[in-house]
Amino acid sequence: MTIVQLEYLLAVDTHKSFARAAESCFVTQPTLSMQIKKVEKELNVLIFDRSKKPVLTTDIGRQIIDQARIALQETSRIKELIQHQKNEIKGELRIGIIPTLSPYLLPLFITKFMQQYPDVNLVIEEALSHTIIHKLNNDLIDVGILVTPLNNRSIIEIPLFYEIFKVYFSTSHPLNKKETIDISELNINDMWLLKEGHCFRSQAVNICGENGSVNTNQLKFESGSLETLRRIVEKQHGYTFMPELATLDFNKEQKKYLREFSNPQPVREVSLIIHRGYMKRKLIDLLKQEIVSNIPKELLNKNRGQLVNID
Amino acid sequence: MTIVQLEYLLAVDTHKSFARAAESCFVTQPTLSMQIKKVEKELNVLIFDRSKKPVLTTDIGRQIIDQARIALQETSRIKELIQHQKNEIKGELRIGIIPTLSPYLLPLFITKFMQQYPDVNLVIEEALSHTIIHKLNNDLIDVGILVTPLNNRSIIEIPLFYEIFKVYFSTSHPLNKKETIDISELNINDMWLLKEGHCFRSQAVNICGENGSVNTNQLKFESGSLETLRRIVEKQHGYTFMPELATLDFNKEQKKYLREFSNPQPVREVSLIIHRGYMKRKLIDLLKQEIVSNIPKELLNKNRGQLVNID
DNA sequence: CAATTGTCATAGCTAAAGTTTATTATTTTC
DNA sequence: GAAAATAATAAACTTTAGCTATGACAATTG
Repeated sequence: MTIVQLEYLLAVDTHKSFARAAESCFVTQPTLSMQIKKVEKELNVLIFDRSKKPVLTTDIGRQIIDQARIALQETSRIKELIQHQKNEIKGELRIGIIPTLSPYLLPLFITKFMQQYPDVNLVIEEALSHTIIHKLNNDLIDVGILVTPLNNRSIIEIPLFYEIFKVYFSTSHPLNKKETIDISELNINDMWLLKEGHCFRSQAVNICGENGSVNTNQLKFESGSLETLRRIVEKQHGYTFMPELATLDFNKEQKKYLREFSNPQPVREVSLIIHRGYMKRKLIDLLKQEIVSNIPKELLNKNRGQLVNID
Repeated sequence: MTIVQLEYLLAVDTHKSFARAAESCFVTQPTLSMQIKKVEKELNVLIFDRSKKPVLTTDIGRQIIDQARIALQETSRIKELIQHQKNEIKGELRIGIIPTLSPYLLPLFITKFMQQYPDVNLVIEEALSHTIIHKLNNDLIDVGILVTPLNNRSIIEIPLFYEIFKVYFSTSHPLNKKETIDISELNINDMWLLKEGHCFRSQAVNICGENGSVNTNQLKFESGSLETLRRIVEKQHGYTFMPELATLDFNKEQKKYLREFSNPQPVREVSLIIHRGYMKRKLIDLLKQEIVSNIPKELLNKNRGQLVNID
């Protein structure tokens, strides 16, 4: 006996016709007929008298349907329960998020979150990691979204996902011809980097390691936005790193610039962070859940690549 | 959301362990884990906190499980309802049944019927068709089980199933060598028959038609029981008809004597009969249902062979 | 009274869901 | 710190819900 089967019973009862009942359940008539016959067989009773037109319930069928209605009512109360408790979640949630995540991660979950918890007011601010940590310690924000591990005793890290580093080459660059890129082929001096202070920058530097420690660049420009770097690479020469989430909605043209590292690919760990001793833990759990269930699920695999150090 | 999933939730809650819960539900642990994860995804909430050992319910999980318990309670009341009403069916049911059905058909449903309706007292008597009809007309029995059609205006026939005629040959008989038998190959004079008055006898005669109208038999013996005929065929010479139900639990040895007719096979229609204007129709319906659901289902197919006349 | 229409049942097929075994990642325990 | 216990994951397998097409039957209509 299944919930769906009980729903079919009610439908036939209300519509006095198998065909119309099926329609109202958005299935075909044979499907509904079979399922009803299955309940009847399982319970070993006739629920409908098909010889009467329009179909009538048998004596016991009447009782069964009435009880089924009650059972379904109680079942649906489970969902109401959840909706109700979601509406009870209210208050303000102040989030700090780093610029290399903000434009790509927020759109993935923010609308859904606000629908789920209409009485929660979000205050989101974009800031660099050290600012976020500072504000967290002074209770100026409730939670941070940034790259870990931080090795900070006063902060609790709640890992969310693992994001792969990719490389974005100008078409003129020789490495653009290759399918996958090896880390040893990169030279930090050919790269366009974010300004000092971005963890994405330090990680880029760490990935390249010692390759090309002598700066021979004619032009030195360090941007505050990945989008700027991407456009520079497209129009000019050189390359830059791209975090995976930034590449999700790349069009065909943009994918021509994009290359992956050979295995193991470098990844960064993205976490929620809260201050040790922070109280409103429940809302944070819901935030985590909402983020995790709205990003591509391959990002959840902790072992998809090699974690890159931050400093 | 399914009933089974809700049961899994309750199981984990009571056993505080996925593995033990699975065992109690007679499924494997991954099965249960996945189903629970599915509910959680559908409802978009975490029900269990797996980080705690032993597993604990979350806040909302607690509420969900309590509500699920109520819902399942109401669902199971459907079955109780049926059991209850079956116990309310009481009274006496007097059944007349012909000897060529009685020993084979009754064992198939009688025990189950008595379990299902413990307060119904059955009075069963074996009698020939004409006796059954007579007793029905004089309200000495409530229902008859015999072979139809009867063409009797005072009687309502409720068809139950369609039983194939088979042939039982002594091993010495030349037709025993053949895979299937053609009706034209039979001679009524070689056959062992039941006594006059059995509808099975008239049907046997009708099947054979005109074949061998001159009786040349040295011995003339007509029995009141198919079992007697069967033993005679086994030990002596000749052949006799066997109704399908009589052959169901034949052993390997006995099947060597058994042959089927070539298509279309002759069949007899077995029905419940009641007197027109009979009142206790409900109990009859239940009897029909019980018989129909306890015989091999191929017997329900009306078009499995050629109906044989009775007189 | 034959033809049409409306109704539910049946059969064969496909796609999805449920289950299993085998394996892995983690945590607990001694 | 090794062994045991626990739950998650993966891949193969089985079952089932649902679909289309068709059939049987009854009521209605021309």
